[in-house]
Amino acid sequence: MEVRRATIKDVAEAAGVGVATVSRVLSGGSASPETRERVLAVAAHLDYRPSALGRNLRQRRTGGMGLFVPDLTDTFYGQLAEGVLACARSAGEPVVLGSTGDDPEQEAELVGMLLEQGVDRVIAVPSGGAETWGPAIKAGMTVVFADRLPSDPSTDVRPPSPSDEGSGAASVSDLMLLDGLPPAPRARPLDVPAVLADDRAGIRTAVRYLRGLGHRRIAFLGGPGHGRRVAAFREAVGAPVDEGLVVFATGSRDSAYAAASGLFQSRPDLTAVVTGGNVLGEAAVLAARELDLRVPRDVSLVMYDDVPWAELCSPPLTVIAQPGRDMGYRAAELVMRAGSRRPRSVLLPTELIVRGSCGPRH
Amino acid sequence: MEVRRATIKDVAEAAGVGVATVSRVLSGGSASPETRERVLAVAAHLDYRPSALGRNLRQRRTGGMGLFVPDLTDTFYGQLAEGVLACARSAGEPVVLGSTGDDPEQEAELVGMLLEQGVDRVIAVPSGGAETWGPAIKAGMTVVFADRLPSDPSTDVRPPSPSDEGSGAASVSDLMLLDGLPPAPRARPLDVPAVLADDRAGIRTAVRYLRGLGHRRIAFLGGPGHGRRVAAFREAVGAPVDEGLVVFATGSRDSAYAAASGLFQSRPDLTAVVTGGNVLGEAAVLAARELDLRVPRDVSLVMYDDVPWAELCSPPLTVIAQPGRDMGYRAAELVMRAGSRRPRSVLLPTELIVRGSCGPRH
DNA sequence: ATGAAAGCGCTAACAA
DNA sequence: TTGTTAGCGCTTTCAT
Repeated sequence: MEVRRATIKDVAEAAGVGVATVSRVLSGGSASPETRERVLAVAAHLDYRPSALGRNLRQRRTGGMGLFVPDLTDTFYGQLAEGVLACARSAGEPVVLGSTGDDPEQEAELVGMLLEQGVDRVIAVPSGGAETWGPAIKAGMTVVFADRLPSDPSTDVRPPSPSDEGSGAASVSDLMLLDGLPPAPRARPLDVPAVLADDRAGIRTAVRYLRGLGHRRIAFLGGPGHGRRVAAFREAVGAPVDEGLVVFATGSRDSAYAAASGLFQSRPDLTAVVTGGNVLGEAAVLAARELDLRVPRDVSLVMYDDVPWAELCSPPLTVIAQPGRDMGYRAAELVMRAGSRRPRSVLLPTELIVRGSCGPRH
Repeated sequence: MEVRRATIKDVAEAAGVGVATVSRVLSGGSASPETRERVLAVAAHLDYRPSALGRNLRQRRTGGMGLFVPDLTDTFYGQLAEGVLACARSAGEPVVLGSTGDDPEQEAELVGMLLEQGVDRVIAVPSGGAETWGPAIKAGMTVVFADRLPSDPSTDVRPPSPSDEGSGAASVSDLMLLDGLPPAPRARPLDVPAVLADDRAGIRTAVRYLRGLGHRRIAFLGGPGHGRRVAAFREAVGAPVDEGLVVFATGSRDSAYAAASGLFQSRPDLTAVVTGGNVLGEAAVLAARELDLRVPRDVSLVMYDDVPWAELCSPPLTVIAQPGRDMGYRAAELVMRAGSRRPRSVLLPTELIVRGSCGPRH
């Protein structure tokens, strides 16, 4: 029983006015009180809902926004998405979701899909770099990065400049840690606003905490997009960095487990590890258990991201909490406001939540 | 630097053909090989991408599908969403995401939003009942339910008929457990295909397993949408059901914790509990720890949903696993195929994964 | 204050 | 095989 929806024309006819008048009334334009009332009444009676299709075509853009995350089974991205959705809902805007699997190619395809759909705003936890996002921006998209910046392979391993210390907000070029490099031979970094957690402070606090517990051989276990975190780690532990203690996995849980297990086995001398994300934290707990390493007696553990199950572990995990939901909400605000005002990036605070997974060095 | 995208007209002019020809070529219609080639070349050269806006308006429907879940921070729904996205991506279709918070009102609003957007297909983990979904269907939407069926208050507590025993697929009316009731005085149940896990078998297996361990006072801790699961539980334990052992929480983590804690305190005689979802499992672990109940020594625990962190618990949690990702994928298939063929519902198998959270009764 | 009319980019019917 | 044309539902000048 396919029911044709009422169109603006139907309303106009039923109300005895022109379509333009209906359009005006419904979008708050000027109209005589009595006309307005009649139109409103008729519209309500016919259960009229303006079609976004017509409006979008006319305005040559779809409302709403895209949201790209690497993996929705990672609780942190679930939190982020909830934040975006909450903000979008309060504005009545649809959100088109894409899961990139940390794969720049899939991400690029998804960007193409948005373009095709006329969705010109997107919040992304980026997997690709300038080769994806440059074209998107040139095509007129408003993009806001969340949680991380496009990984620039050459910066992932570069130490940060001391200049962005303590800034409450940071431009992308600050955040990309490019300062001090001759900018000439490189492409200009993308000028895209971003909503990030203060990884630097979070990692620094964690490392200092572990140091205070007597730990000297502290490892970092990272994954895709943890470039800024590992940079912060290097800075926090100070040169010379023991490179055998810095290990990376790809995005999958298997890879995370392999990396964690490999780390524990290759460096039995380590006494503490900081993980760049919750999936890696999970892997570290599992690998430690498998290798009969006691937490925190044999190895202390700090995990980036607070997730509900961190408290369930035995012992409960000490974590660097970042406000995932807030980050999503703020990012959605930014992407919606863009245009009216050039948005600045946002740096949100992190917090070290001490539970039971760290102990004094033995 | 706003760049106007090339339109079909641009391509037509540049290729020296009519717009219809371009449209035909691009949608695989008939055209002479040489024309086709020329059009394709020009289109590629102009970086032409057909605008979904124009097509949608013309066809009076938007492509893609909606996806409604209660809460993306619940890992199970993250898995489900990943499945939907995987299927949609392989078809190049956009997915509009909505998080309902288990609130029928929000859900109804989201349905309205989809309608407005011209999205006429939706996969939903439903929160509301016929009052939401009836109108949606009457408006011409294709809807597929996933994970659960609209809760019918009067059926939530009703025992199932024995007739759907072992069926590999089930119609919604079977699944709504309405059989044996006089259908006359009630509204006809929604005739909507669904992708569900075989809760009944899963719960039955779990209860039998606990029984085998000697447990007699087994509790059920449920949440929104766990109507079929509690029905299965009642059936599995058999009459008379000790109603003090059947407890429900609302969707929030706080409520889940309160319910779990309340259950343990009001019924210290229970020796095992089955939870209807992973958030409730989490709450049960936390509440048990808080009350100094040892798992599995003092209380055995079986959680519905397998999630990565189930293995991290001490002891690792025995779970009823359901294939979240597959469920999402199948649901997306169903909603996309609908129209060509009347889709049947799908019942996917569950599996009891025995880890360490159950022990013999003490 | 209001209506008529021109499209937005596309597809589908109809002609040629 | 191809081109012409008529809209899809809406917003937005431009007259009135």
